Amino acid sequence: MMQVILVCFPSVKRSERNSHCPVNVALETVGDPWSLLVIRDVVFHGKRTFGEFLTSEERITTSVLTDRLTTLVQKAILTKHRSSADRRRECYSLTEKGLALVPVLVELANWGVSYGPKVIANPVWVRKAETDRLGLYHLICETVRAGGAVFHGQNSVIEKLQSETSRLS
Amino acid sequence: MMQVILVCFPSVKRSERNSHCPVNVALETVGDPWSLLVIRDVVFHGKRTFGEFLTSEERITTSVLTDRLTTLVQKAILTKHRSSADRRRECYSLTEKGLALVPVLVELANWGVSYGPKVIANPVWVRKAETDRLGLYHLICETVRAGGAVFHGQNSVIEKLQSETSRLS
DNA sequence: CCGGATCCGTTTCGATACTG
DNA sequence: CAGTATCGAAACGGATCCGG
Repeated sequence: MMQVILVCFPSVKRSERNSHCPVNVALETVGDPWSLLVIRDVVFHGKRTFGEFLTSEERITTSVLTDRLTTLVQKAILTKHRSSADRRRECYSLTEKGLALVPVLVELANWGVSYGPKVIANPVWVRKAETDRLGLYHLICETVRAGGAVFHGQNSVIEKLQSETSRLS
Repeated sequence: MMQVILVCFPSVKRSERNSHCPVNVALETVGDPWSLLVIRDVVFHGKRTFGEFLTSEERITTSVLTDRLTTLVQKAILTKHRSSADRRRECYSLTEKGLALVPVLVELANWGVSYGPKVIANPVWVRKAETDRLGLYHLICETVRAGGAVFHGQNSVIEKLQSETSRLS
């Protein structure tokens, strides 16, 4: 099993830098594209259930999705519980540890905005990212905690940003 | 209706995965762990050559490394050229497009600092990340452009941060 | 229906040996 | 040093089936 250690601080001897090394770690979780996709779906699109994740256009298959969901739960990025609204549904949400990945997602999105092909950038997003990066992280975390998402649902991040801008002008 | 989809990973074969998605993209490049690893090696450890990438502890194999290097060059994240110092060596460096991924790496590192196992965080790094996130991005980009890296080489980012702190106190 | 589990052909990976 | 070539092992994609 591969692991990805993002940063190894020089104070650690080379021989000690391995999987459980006392250094700063990152990507063993997020380096997997499918895992990141699930997290994106939660944060940006407000998806929560197995079925919703399946509908994403990247067409993750059931077997892979099952695998990634259990892994993410094991790693304490997600928690699993029954939906309070509909008892038939399983519901996945981000833990605080998972939410802490929001800055990573935001920076990926910003990179995509700059270098993606034929980009349609969202002006309020871009403005906010330029003028108040940390505020953007914070706003997203708050929104997701409250059950919302960046693009989806009542009181989405984009809506909040728009009303914020119109108030200012 | 405008939307920003962070990760674009159509269910086409890996070899055919590219950005034909009519949306804003990010991770088709970076979602691959090995690619990110190469970029990490350049930014954090100042590695530049095939042989140097091979020595990383994640033990990428020659076949995969070859594949990822050519892909990254194709995607204009890296450029390939002969070393001016040693004509026998091939040398890979980041383009501006590649350098623009520095914020992503930094956020991954910060996440690692918070949630990695038994972390030994580097104080100057953490301090700078907390007080001047954008300055940190910028410092790293400047250093890498000048041929340096975060942890390696003359005038590394960590050294600069240390001297900056000692000047202030 | 929803949330998976199982099976199977194909693709990719990992390890190692080899070459210009 | 910078890659190819090869081959078995693992992961993935697609489809179908199952239990509540």
